[in-house]
Amino acid sequence: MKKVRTRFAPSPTGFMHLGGLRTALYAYLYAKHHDGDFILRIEDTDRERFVEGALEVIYSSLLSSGLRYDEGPDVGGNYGPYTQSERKEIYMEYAKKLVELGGAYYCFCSKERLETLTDENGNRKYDKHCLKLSKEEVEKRIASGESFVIRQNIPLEGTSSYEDLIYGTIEVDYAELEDNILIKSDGMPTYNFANVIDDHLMEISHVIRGTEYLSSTPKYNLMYDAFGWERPVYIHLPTIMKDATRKLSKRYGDANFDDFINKGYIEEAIINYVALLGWCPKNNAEKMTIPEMIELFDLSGISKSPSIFDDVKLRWLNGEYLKAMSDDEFLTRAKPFFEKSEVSKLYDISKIAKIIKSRIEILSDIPEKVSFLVERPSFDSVLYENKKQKTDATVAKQVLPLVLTALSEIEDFSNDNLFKTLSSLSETLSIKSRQLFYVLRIALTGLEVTPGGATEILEILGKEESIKRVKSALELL
RNA sequence: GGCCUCAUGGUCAAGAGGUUAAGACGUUGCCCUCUCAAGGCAAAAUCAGGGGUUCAAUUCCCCUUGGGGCUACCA
Repeated sequence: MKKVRTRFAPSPTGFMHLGGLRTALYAYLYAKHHDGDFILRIEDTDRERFVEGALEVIYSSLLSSGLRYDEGPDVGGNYGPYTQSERKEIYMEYAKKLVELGGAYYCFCSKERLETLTDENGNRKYDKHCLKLSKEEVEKRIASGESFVIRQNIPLEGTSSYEDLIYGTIEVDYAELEDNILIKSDGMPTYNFANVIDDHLMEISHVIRGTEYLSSTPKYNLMYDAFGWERPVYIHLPTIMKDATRKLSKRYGDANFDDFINKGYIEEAIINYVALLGWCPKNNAEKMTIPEMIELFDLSGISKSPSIFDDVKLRWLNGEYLKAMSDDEFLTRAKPFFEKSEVSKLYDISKIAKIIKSRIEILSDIPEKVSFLVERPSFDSVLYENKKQKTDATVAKQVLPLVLTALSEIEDFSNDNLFKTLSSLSETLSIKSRQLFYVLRIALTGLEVTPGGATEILEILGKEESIKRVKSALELL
Protein backbone atom coordinates (compact mmCIF):
# COMPACT_ATOMS: atom_id res chain seq x y z
CA MET A 1 0.00 0.00 0.00
CA LYS A 2 1.08 3.51 -0.78
CA LYS A 3 2.51 5.48 2.07
CA VAL A 4 0.16 8.04 3.52
CA ARG A 5 1.50 11.54 3.15
CA THR A 6 -0.51 14.56 4.20
CA ARG A 7 0.37 18.17 4.19
CA PHE A 8 -0.47 21.43 5.85
CA ALA A 9 -0.07 24.29 3.42
CA PRO A 10 -0.62 27.66 5.06
CA SER A 11 0.18 30.97 3.52
CA PRO A 12 2.32 33.19 5.70
CA THR A 13 -0.17 35.74 6.91
CA GLY A 14 1.41 36.39 10.29
CA PHE A 15 -1.31 34.52 12.18
CA MET A 16 -1.96 30.94 13.05
CA HIS A 17 -5.66 30.72 12.49
CA LEU A 18 -7.43 28.23 14.74
CA GLY A 19 -9.28 26.85 11.75
CA GLY A 20 -5.96 26.33 10.03
CA LEU A 21 -4.59 24.76 13.15
CA ARG A 22 -7.41 22.26 13.18
CA THR A 23 -6.80 21.44 9.53
CA ALA A 24 -3.15 20.91 10.38
CA LEU A 25 -4.11 18.75 13.34
CA TYR A 26 -6.40 16.50 11.31
CA ALA A 27 -3.81 16.16 8.56
CA TYR A 28 -1.25 15.28 11.21
CA LEU A 29 -3.54 12.82 12.99
CA TYR A 30 -4.54 11.13 9.78
CA ALA A 31 -0.94 10.71 8.70
CA LYS A 32 0.24 9.47 12.07
CA HIS A 33 -2.70 7.14 12.52
CA HIS A 34 -1.62 5.49 9.29
CA ASP A 35 2.09 5.60 10.06
CA GLY A 36 2.55 8.21 7.40
CA ASP A 37 4.34 11.49 6.97
CA PHE A 38 3.11 14.96 7.69
CA ILE A 39 4.56 17.73 5.58
CA LEU A 40 4.62 21.48 5.97
CA ARG A 41 4.57 23.53 2.81
CA ILE A 42 4.53 27.30 2.68
CA GLU A 43 2.21 28.79 0.09
CA ASP A 44 3.66 32.20 -0.48
CA THR A 45 2.99 32.75 -4.14
CA ASP A 46 1.20 36.00 -3.48
CA ARG A 47 4.14 38.33 -3.11
CA GLU A 48 1.97 41.27 -2.21
CA ARG A 49 0.78 39.53 0.90
CA PHE A 50 4.22 38.82 2.30
CA VAL A 51 4.38 39.44 6.05
CA GLU A 52 7.62 39.77 7.98
CA GLY A 53 8.10 37.10 10.63
CA ALA A 54 5.13 35.10 9.42
CA LEU A 55 7.15 31.94 8.88
CA GLU A 56 8.33 31.89 12.47
CA VAL A 57 4.74 32.16 13.62
CA ILE A 58 3.85 29.06 11.62
CA TYR A 59 6.84 27.06 12.79
CA SER A 60 6.48 27.93 16.44
CA SER A 61 2.72 27.50 16.62
CA LEU A 62 2.91 24.08 15.05
CA LEU A 63 5.71 23.03 17.32
CA SER A 64 4.18 24.31 20.52
CA SER A 65 0.95 22.57 19.54
CA GLY A 66 2.81 19.32 19.31
CA LEU A 67 2.41 18.89 15.56
CA ARG A 68 5.85 17.84 14.45
CA TYR A 69 6.21 17.75 10.71
CA ASP A 70 8.45 15.25 9.03
CA GLU A 71 9.33 17.55 6.16
CA GLY A 72 9.23 21.29 5.77
CA PRO A 73 11.20 24.40 4.89
CA ASP A 74 13.10 24.47 8.16
CA VAL A 75 13.52 20.73 8.65
CA GLY A 76 14.25 19.70 5.09
CA GLY A 77 13.19 16.53 3.32
CA ASN A 78 13.53 14.80 -0.02
CA TYR A 79 10.80 16.68 -1.82
CA GLY A 80 11.97 20.26 -1.36
CA PRO A 81 12.04 23.09 -1.62
CA TYR A 82 8.99 23.36 0.61
CA THR A 83 8.42 27.02 0.00
CA GLN A 84 6.49 27.75 -3.14
CA SER A 85 8.25 30.98 -4.00
CA GLU A 86 11.40 28.90 -4.37
CA ARG A 87 9.72 26.59 -6.85
CA LYS A 88 8.82 29.18 -9.46
CA GLU A 89 10.72 27.49 -12.31
CA ILE A 90 9.13 24.16 -11.56
CA TYR A 91 5.65 25.57 -12.02
CA MET A 92 6.56 27.32 -15.24
CA GLU A 93 8.00 24.12 -16.61
CA TYR A 94 4.83 22.18 -15.83
CA ALA A 95 2.63 24.99 -17.10
CA LYS A 96 4.35 24.81 -20.45
CA LYS A 97 3.89 21.08 -20.45
CA LEU A 98 0.21 21.54 -19.75
CA VAL A 99 -0.08 23.99 -22.63
CA GLU A 100 1.39 21.35 -24.93
CA LEU A 101 -1.06 18.81 -23.59
CA GLY A 102 -3.92 21.17 -24.40
CA GLY A 103 -4.88 21.68 -20.79
CA ALA A 104 -3.85 25.32 -20.72
CA TYR A 105 -3.06 28.26 -22.98
CA TYR A 106 -1.37 31.62 -23.05
CA CYS A 107 -3.54 34.67 -22.63
CA PHE A 108 -2.61 38.27 -23.42
CA CYS A 109 -5.89 39.95 -22.62
CA SER A 110 -5.69 43.29 -20.86
CA LYS A 111 -7.48 44.05 -17.63
CA GLU A 112 -9.66 46.46 -19.55
CA ARG A 113 -10.81 43.80 -21.96
CA LEU A 114 -11.53 41.40 -19.11
CA GLU A 115 -13.74 43.97 -17.50
CA THR A 116 -15.94 44.16 -20.58
CA LEU A 117 -16.73 40.50 -19.94
CA THR A 118 -18.61 41.23 -16.72
CA ASP A 119 -22.28 40.33 -16.90
CA GLU A 120 -25.31 41.95 -15.30
CA ASN A 121 -24.80 40.00 -12.06
CA GLY A 122 -21.30 41.30 -11.72
CA ASN A 123 -19.87 37.92 -12.63
CA ARG A 124 -17.20 37.43 -15.16
CA LYS A 125 -16.30 34.44 -17.18
CA TYR A 126 -13.38 34.44 -19.53
CA ASP A 127 -14.43 33.87 -23.13
CA LYS A 128 -11.41 31.81 -24.25
CA HIS A 129 -10.49 34.68 -26.51
CA CYS A 130 -6.80 33.78 -26.58
CA LEU A 131 -7.36 30.07 -27.00
CA LYS A 132 -7.59 30.50 -30.75
CA LEU A 133 -4.20 32.20 -31.05
CA SER A 134 -1.80 30.23 -33.20
CA LYS A 135 1.36 28.82 -31.71
CA GLU A 136 3.43 31.11 -33.92
CA GLU A 137 1.57 34.21 -32.83
CA VAL A 138 1.89 33.27 -29.18
CA GLU A 139 5.63 32.77 -29.57
CA LYS A 140 5.99 36.04 -31.42
CA ARG A 141 4.14 38.00 -28.77
CA ILE A 142 6.07 36.41 -25.94
CA ALA A 143 9.34 37.08 -27.73
CA SER A 144 8.38 40.72 -28.14
CA GLY A 145 8.13 40.95 -24.39
CA GLU A 146 4.36 41.22 -24.15
CA SER A 147 3.02 40.36 -20.73
CA PHE A 148 1.01 37.16 -20.48
CA VAL A 149 -0.70 34.76 -18.15
CA ILE A 150 -1.38 31.06 -18.58
CA ARG A 151 -4.95 29.94 -18.22
CA GLN A 152 -6.45 26.56 -17.65
CA ASN A 153 -8.44 25.27 -20.59
CA ILE A 154 -11.65 23.93 -19.16
CA PRO A 155 -14.09 22.02 -21.38
CA LEU A 156 -17.23 23.92 -22.31
CA GLU A 157 -19.44 21.02 -21.49
CA GLY A 158 -19.49 17.79 -19.56
CA THR A 159 -19.61 16.93 -15.91
CA SER A 160 -16.82 16.15 -13.56
CA SER A 161 -17.13 13.91 -10.60
CA TYR A 162 -14.99 12.84 -7.69
CA GLU A 163 -15.31 11.19 -4.33
CA ASP A 164 -14.65 13.16 -1.20
CA LEU A 165 -14.10 10.98 1.86
CA ILE A 166 -16.32 13.22 3.97
CA TYR A 167 -18.86 14.64 1.56
CA GLY A 168 -19.22 11.76 -0.85
CA THR A 169 -19.67 12.19 -4.58
CA ILE A 170 -19.26 15.74 -5.81
CA GLU A 171 -20.43 16.58 -9.29
CA VAL A 172 -19.85 19.86 -11.03
CA ASP A 173 -20.58 20.86 -14.61
CA TYR A 174 -17.54 22.15 -16.46
CA ALA A 175 -19.72 24.98 -17.72
CA GLU A 176 -19.70 26.33 -14.16
CA LEU A 177 -15.95 26.62 -14.08
CA GLU A 178 -13.83 29.41 -15.45
CA ASP A 179 -10.58 29.24 -17.37
CA ASN A 180 -8.79 30.48 -14.31
CA ILE A 181 -5.26 31.74 -14.28
CA LEU A 182 -2.55 29.22 -13.53
CA ILE A 183 0.52 31.41 -14.01
CA LYS A 184 0.24 35.09 -13.19
CA SER A 185 1.88 37.81 -15.22
CA ASP A 186 4.69 37.98 -12.67
CA GLY A 187 5.51 34.39 -13.48
CA MET A 188 4.25 33.08 -10.14
CA PRO A 189 1.66 30.35 -10.07
CA THR A 190 -1.72 30.78 -8.45
CA TYR A 191 -2.87 28.46 -5.69
CA ASN A 192 -5.00 26.70 -8.27
CA PHE A 193 -1.92 25.52 -10.08
CA ALA A 194 0.77 25.31 -7.44
CA ASN A 195 -1.24 23.05 -5.13
CA VAL A 196 -1.70 20.48 -7.87
CA ILE A 197 1.91 20.47 -8.98
CA ASP A 198 3.25 20.33 -5.44
CA ASP A 199 0.84 17.76 -4.14
CA HIS A 200 1.82 15.51 -7.00
CA LEU A 201 5.54 16.15 -6.83
CA MET A 202 5.58 15.78 -3.07
CA GLU A 203 3.58 12.57 -3.38
CA ILE A 204 0.79 13.77 -1.15
CA SER A 205 -1.62 10.86 -0.90
CA HIS A 206 -4.45 12.57 0.97
CA VAL A 207 -5.34 16.19 0.46
CA ILE A 208 -6.92 17.51 3.66
CA ARG A 209 -8.22 21.08 3.54
CA GLY A 210 -11.26 23.26 4.16
CA THR A 211 -14.55 23.05 2.27
CA GLU A 212 -13.76 26.24 0.42
CA TYR A 213 -12.06 23.97 -2.10
CA LEU A 214 -14.83 21.45 -2.39
CA SER A 215 -16.33 22.95 -5.52
CA SER A 216 -13.08 23.94 -7.19
CA THR A 217 -11.51 20.52 -6.87
CA PRO A 218 -12.84 19.45 -10.29
CA LYS A 219 -10.48 22.00 -11.81
CA TYR A 220 -7.56 20.35 -10.09
CA ASN A 221 -8.67 16.91 -11.15
CA LEU A 222 -8.72 18.07 -14.73
CA MET A 223 -5.03 18.84 -14.43
CA TYR A 224 -4.16 15.57 -12.74
CA ASP A 225 -5.94 13.85 -15.59
CA ALA A 226 -4.26 15.93 -18.29
CA PHE A 227 -0.84 15.14 -16.89
CA GLY A 228 -1.79 11.53 -16.51
CA TRP A 229 -1.21 11.67 -12.77
CA GLU A 230 -3.08 9.78 -10.14
CA ARG A 231 -5.53 11.99 -8.25
CA PRO A 232 -5.02 12.24 -4.50
CA VAL A 233 -7.69 11.23 -2.04
CA TYR A 234 -9.71 14.25 -0.96
CA ILE A 235 -10.82 15.01 2.58
CA HIS A 236 -12.61 18.32 2.90
CA LEU A 237 -13.29 19.73 6.34
CA PRO A 238 -16.24 21.82 7.54
CA THR A 239 -15.69 25.41 8.58
CA ILE A 240 -15.32 26.61 12.15
CA MET A 241 -17.71 29.47 12.80
CA LYS A 242 -17.68 32.34 15.25
CA ASP A 243 -21.47 32.24 15.37
CA ALA A 244 -24.28 31.00 13.18
CA THR A 245 -23.42 33.26 10.28
CA ARG A 246 -19.84 34.35 10.63
CA LYS A 247 -16.59 32.50 10.21
CA LEU A 248 -13.95 32.66 12.87
CA SER A 249 -11.91 35.65 11.80
CA LYS A 250 -8.28 36.48 12.34
CA ARG A 251 -9.12 40.09 12.33
CA TYR A 252 -11.01 40.14 15.58
CA GLY A 253 -8.50 38.06 17.50
CA ASP A 254 -11.05 35.34 18.00
CA ALA A 255 -9.17 32.98 15.76
CA ASN A 256 -5.57 33.67 16.48
CA PHE A 257 -3.61 30.98 18.30
CA ASP A 258 -1.11 33.40 19.81
CA ASP A 259 -3.84 35.59 21.22
CA PHE A 260 -5.23 32.61 23.07
CA ILE A 261 -1.82 31.72 24.44
CA ASN A 262 -1.33 35.29 25.62
CA LYS A 263 -4.70 35.20 27.30
CA GLY A 264 -3.50 32.27 29.34
CA TYR A 265 -4.90 29.31 27.49
CA ILE A 266 -2.55 26.40 27.27
CA GLU A 267 -1.56 24.76 24.00
CA GLU A 268 -2.80 21.29 24.84
CA ALA A 269 -6.23 22.59 25.74
CA ILE A 270 -6.56 24.60 22.54
CA ILE A 271 -5.50 21.68 20.38
CA ASN A 272 -7.81 19.36 22.29
CA TYR A 273 -10.76 21.69 22.00
CA VAL A 274 -10.21 22.39 18.35
CA ALA A 275 -9.98 18.66 17.68
CA LEU A 276 -13.50 18.32 19.03
CA LEU A 277 -14.94 20.88 16.65
CA GLY A 278 -16.01 18.70 13.80
CA TRP A 279 -14.74 15.39 15.05
CA CYS A 280 -16.08 12.98 17.62
CA PRO A 281 -14.02 9.90 18.45
CA LYS A 282 -15.76 6.54 18.55
CA ASN A 283 -15.45 6.26 22.31
CA ASN A 284 -16.80 9.77 22.83
CA ALA A 285 -13.67 10.88 24.65
CA GLU A 286 -13.32 14.58 25.22
CA LYS A 287 -10.11 15.22 27.07
CA MET A 288 -7.40 13.63 24.98
CA THR A 289 -3.68 13.87 24.48
CA ILE A 290 -2.29 13.96 20.97
CA PRO A 291 -1.10 10.34 21.11
CA GLU A 292 -4.61 9.34 22.15
CA MET A 293 -6.06 11.33 19.28
CA ILE A 294 -3.70 9.63 16.85
CA GLU A 295 -4.93 6.29 18.11
CA LEU A 296 -8.60 7.25 17.90
CA PHE A 297 -8.65 9.35 14.78
CA ASP A 298 -11.08 8.16 12.16
CA LEU A 299 -12.81 9.89 9.28
CA SER A 300 -16.23 8.52 10.11
CA GLY A 301 -16.30 10.74 13.17
CA ILE A 302 -15.88 13.91 11.14
CA SER A 303 -19.02 15.92 10.66
CA LYS A 304 -20.14 17.71 7.54
CA SER A 305 -21.75 20.73 9.04
CA PRO A 306 -19.95 23.82 10.25
CA SER A 307 -19.47 24.08 14.00
CA ILE A 308 -19.54 27.11 16.20
CA PHE A 309 -16.53 27.89 18.33
CA ASP A 310 -17.64 27.99 21.97
CA ASP A 311 -15.12 29.77 24.13
CA VAL A 312 -17.07 28.87 27.27
CA LYS A 313 -16.32 25.24 26.64
CA LEU A 314 -12.74 26.01 25.74
CA ARG A 315 -12.37 27.80 29.07
CA TRP A 316 -13.78 24.78 30.85
CA LEU A 317 -11.42 22.43 29.08
CA ASN A 318 -8.51 24.73 29.79
CA GLY A 319 -9.51 24.64 33.45
CA GLU A 320 -9.48 20.86 33.32
CA TYR A 321 -5.92 20.93 32.02
CA LEU A 322 -4.93 23.37 34.73
CA LYS A 323 -6.40 21.22 37.47
CA ALA A 324 -4.71 18.15 36.11
CA MET A 325 -1.29 19.77 36.32
CA SER A 326 1.10 19.08 39.16
CA ASP A 327 1.57 22.02 41.50
CA ASP A 328 5.06 22.56 40.13
CA GLU A 329 3.99 22.58 36.53
CA PHE A 330 1.10 24.86 37.28
CA LEU A 331 3.39 27.24 39.09
CA THR A 332 5.82 27.34 36.19
CA ARG A 333 3.11 28.16 33.71
CA ALA A 334 1.31 30.55 36.01
CA LYS A 335 4.39 32.49 37.07
CA PRO A 336 4.35 35.02 34.22
CA PHE A 337 0.77 35.83 35.09
CA PHE A 338 1.52 36.23 38.78
CA GLU A 339 4.26 38.60 37.80
CA LYS A 340 1.73 40.89 36.19
CA SER A 341 0.62 41.64 39.72
CA GLU A 342 2.46 42.93 42.78
CA VAL A 343 1.66 39.72 44.67
CA SER A 344 4.71 38.01 43.30
CA LYS A 345 6.88 40.49 45.19
CA LEU A 346 4.95 40.35 48.45
CA TYR A 347 4.08 36.72 48.99
CA ASP A 348 5.06 33.18 48.29
CA ILE A 349 3.26 32.57 45.02
CA SER A 350 3.59 28.82 45.30
CA LYS A 351 1.13 28.96 48.19
CA ILE A 352 -1.23 31.17 46.23
CA ALA A 353 -0.90 28.93 43.21
CA LYS A 354 -2.15 25.96 45.19
CA ILE A 355 -5.37 27.57 46.27
CA ILE A 356 -6.01 29.25 42.96
CA LYS A 357 -5.46 26.34 40.61
CA SER A 358 -8.98 24.98 40.80
CA ARG A 359 -10.53 28.44 40.86
CA ILE A 360 -9.43 29.78 37.51
CA GLU A 361 -10.04 28.60 34.00
CA ILE A 362 -7.41 30.58 32.20
CA LEU A 363 -4.12 31.88 33.53
CA SER A 364 -4.95 35.50 32.83
CA ASP A 365 -7.65 35.24 35.52
CA ILE A 366 -4.85 35.29 38.07
CA PRO A 367 -4.03 38.98 38.60
CA GLU A 368 -7.61 39.94 39.26
CA LYS A 369 -8.18 36.95 41.52
CA VAL A 370 -5.26 37.80 43.78
CA SER A 371 -5.47 41.59 43.79
CA PHE A 372 -6.98 41.59 47.27
CA LEU A 373 -3.66 40.33 48.58
CA VAL A 374 -1.92 43.43 47.36
CA GLU A 375 -4.23 46.08 48.66
CA ARG A 376 -5.34 46.16 52.22
CA PRO A 377 -9.10 46.32 52.10
CA SER A 378 -11.39 49.08 53.10
CA PHE A 379 -14.99 48.05 53.29
CA ASP A 380 -18.33 48.60 54.89
CA SER A 381 -19.24 46.56 57.95
CA VAL A 382 -22.47 45.37 56.32
CA LEU A 383 -20.20 42.86 54.61
CA TYR A 384 -20.09 40.94 57.88
CA GLU A 385 -23.73 40.28 57.55
CA ASN A 386 -24.56 36.88 56.21
CA LYS A 387 -27.83 35.20 57.06
CA LYS A 388 -26.81 31.71 56.16
CA GLN A 389 -23.64 31.90 58.26
CA LYS A 390 -25.51 33.80 60.99
CA THR A 391 -22.95 36.53 61.15
CA ASP A 392 -23.02 40.29 61.21
CA ALA A 393 -21.01 43.24 62.48
CA THR A 394 -21.94 42.48 66.06
CA VAL A 395 -20.48 39.02 65.83
CA ALA A 396 -17.39 40.52 64.23
CA LYS A 397 -17.04 43.05 67.01
CA GLN A 398 -17.26 40.32 69.58
CA VAL A 399 -15.00 37.77 67.91
CA LEU A 400 -12.31 39.71 66.10
CA PRO A 401 -10.49 41.16 69.13
CA LEU A 402 -10.13 37.68 70.56
CA VAL A 403 -8.98 36.33 67.23
CA LEU A 404 -6.41 39.08 67.13
CA THR A 405 -4.88 38.06 70.42
CA ALA A 406 -4.98 34.45 69.38
CA LEU A 407 -3.18 35.25 66.16
CA SER A 408 -0.45 37.13 67.90
CA GLU A 409 0.16 34.10 70.09
CA ILE A 410 0.29 31.59 67.26
CA GLU A 411 3.80 30.82 66.06
CA ASP A 412 3.08 28.23 63.43
CA PHE A 413 1.15 30.04 60.72
CA SER A 414 0.39 26.99 58.67
CA ASN A 415 -3.09 26.33 57.44
CA ASP A 416 -3.49 23.17 59.50
CA ASN A 417 -2.38 24.70 62.71
CA LEU A 418 -4.39 27.89 62.20
CA PHE A 419 -7.48 25.85 61.48
CA LYS A 420 -7.03 23.75 64.57
CA THR A 421 -6.28 26.62 66.88
CA LEU A 422 -9.03 28.91 65.65
CA SER A 423 -11.58 26.10 65.64
CA SER A 424 -10.93 25.46 69.29
CA LEU A 425 -11.12 29.18 69.95
CA SER A 426 -14.60 29.19 68.50
CA GLU A 427 -15.51 26.37 70.83
CA THR A 428 -14.42 28.29 73.87
CA LEU A 429 -16.44 31.23 72.60
CA SER A 430 -19.31 28.84 71.99
CA ILE A 431 -19.94 30.04 68.50
CA LYS A 432 -19.85 28.04 65.31
CA SER A 433 -16.43 27.86 63.79
CA ARG A 434 -17.89 28.85 60.45
CA GLN A 435 -19.06 32.10 62.00
CA LEU A 436 -15.58 32.86 63.22
CA PHE A 437 -14.00 31.96 59.92
CA TYR A 438 -16.54 33.98 58.02
CA VAL A 439 -16.00 37.24 59.86
CA LEU A 440 -12.26 36.69 59.94
CA ARG A 441 -12.19 36.15 56.21
CA ILE A 442 -14.14 39.33 55.64
CA ALA A 443 -11.86 41.23 57.97
CA LEU A 444 -8.79 40.00 56.13
CA THR A 445 -10.02 40.55 52.62
CA GLY A 446 -13.02 42.84 52.55
CA LEU A 447 -14.50 40.53 49.98
CA GLU A 448 -17.64 38.49 50.02
CA VAL A 449 -16.02 35.85 47.87
CA THR A 450 -12.39 34.86 47.94
CA PRO A 451 -10.26 32.06 46.61
CA GLY A 452 -9.55 30.01 49.68
CA GLY A 453 -10.82 30.13 53.22
CA ALA A 454 -9.78 32.31 56.15
CA THR A 455 -6.95 30.10 57.33
CA GLU A 456 -5.53 29.61 53.87
CA ILE A 457 -5.47 33.35 53.45
CA LEU A 458 -3.85 33.78 56.85
CA GLU A 459 -1.09 31.44 55.84
CA ILE A 460 -0.44 33.36 52.66
CA LEU A 461 -0.52 36.77 54.29
CA GLY A 462 1.70 35.68 57.14
CA LYS A 463 1.49 36.66 60.73
CA GLU A 464 2.51 40.28 60.45
CA GLU A 465 0.27 41.27 57.59
CA SER A 466 -2.64 39.25 58.98
CA ILE A 467 -2.48 41.06 62.28
CA LYS A 468 -2.28 44.41 60.54
CA ARG A 469 -5.32 43.61 58.51
CA VAL A 470 -7.41 42.43 61.44
CA LYS A 471 -6.41 45.53 63.38
CA SER A 472 -7.42 47.87 60.63
CA ALA A 473 -10.65 45.96 60.17
CA LEU A 474 -11.40 46.49 63.84
CA GLU A 475 -10.87 50.18 63.44
CA LEU A 476 -13.49 50.22 60.73
CA LEU A 477 -16.06 48.55 62.90
C1' G B 1 -28.07 35.49 -9.32
C1' G B 2 -25.69 30.54 -10.75
C1' C B 3 -23.23 26.23 -8.86
C1' C B 4 -21.49 23.09 -4.63
C1' U B 5 -22.83 21.82 0.24
C1' C B 6 -24.99 21.40 5.19
C1' A B 7 -29.36 20.90 8.90
C1' U B 8 -30.43 16.37 16.37
C1' G B 9 -31.15 20.72 22.97
C1' G B 10 -28.35 27.58 23.74
C1' U B 11 -23.24 25.21 22.04
C1' C B 12 -20.13 20.70 20.75
C1' A B 13 -22.37 16.18 19.50
C1' A B 14 -23.75 10.22 19.63
C1' G B 15 -27.38 7.70 17.12
C1' A B 16 -27.94 5.57 10.27
C1' G B 17 -35.60 2.56 9.98
C1' G B 18 -38.42 0.05 15.72
C1' U B 19 -33.96 3.68 21.44
C1' U B 20 -37.07 6.08 27.77
C1' A B 21 -33.02 10.15 21.34
C1' A B 22 -26.38 9.03 24.62
C1' G B 23 -22.47 12.11 26.56
C1' A B 24 -19.98 16.98 27.36
C1' C B 25 -20.13 22.49 28.06
C1' G B 26 -23.57 25.94 29.81
C1' U B 27 -28.13 26.64 32.93
C1' U B 28 -31.04 25.35 37.50
C1' G B 29 -31.51 22.72 42.13
C1' C B 30 -29.50 19.72 46.07
C1' C B 31 -25.19 17.57 48.85
C1' C B 32 -20.29 18.56 50.64
C1' U B 33 -17.97 22.87 52.71
C1' C B 34 -13.95 28.04 56.91
C1' U B 35 -16.91 32.10 51.68
C1' C B 36 -16.16 30.83 46.50
C1' A B 37 -14.38 27.21 43.46
C1' A B 38 -13.38 22.07 42.86
C1' G B 39 -15.99 17.35 43.72
C1' G B 40 -20.77 14.39 44.04
C1' C B 41 -25.98 13.89 42.72
C1' A B 42 -30.28 15.45 40.10
C1' A B 43 -33.33 18.33 36.68
C1' A B 44 -34.95 21.28 32.54
C1' A B 45 -33.74 21.49 27.31
C1' U B 46 -33.10 18.77 20.71
C1' C B 47 -34.62 15.58 15.76
C1' A B 48 -36.23 23.22 11.00
C1' G B 49 -41.18 22.79 8.07
C1' G B 50 -44.05 20.09 4.41
C1' G B 51 -44.78 15.99 1.40
C1' G B 52 -43.68 10.96 0.09
C1' U B 53 -41.52 5.45 0.75
C1' U B 54 -42.55 1.86 4.74
C1' C B 55 -46.28 -2.08 9.18
C1' A B 56 -42.84 1.68 11.27
C1' A B 57 -39.26 7.34 10.08
C1' U B 58 -34.79 11.72 13.71
C1' U B 59 -32.69 7.91 10.39
C1' C B 60 -34.23 6.79 3.13
C1' C B 61 -36.26 10.20 -1.17
C1' C B 62 -38.29 15.04 -2.86
C1' C B 63 -39.59 20.11 -2.01
C1' U B 64 -39.45 24.48 1.08
C1' U B 65 -36.87 27.29 4.53
C1' G B 66 -32.46 28.58 6.77
C1' G B 67 -26.90 28.41 7.13
C1' G B 68 -22.00 27.93 4.91
C1' G B 69 -18.70 27.82 0.55
C1' C B 70 -17.23 28.97 -4.55
C1' U B 71 -18.03 32.33 -8.48
C1' A B 72 -10.00 36.95 -8.12
C1' C B 73 -3.40 37.73 -11.83
C1' C B 74 -6.08 35.48 -2.67
C1' A B 75 -5.10 31.20 -0.81
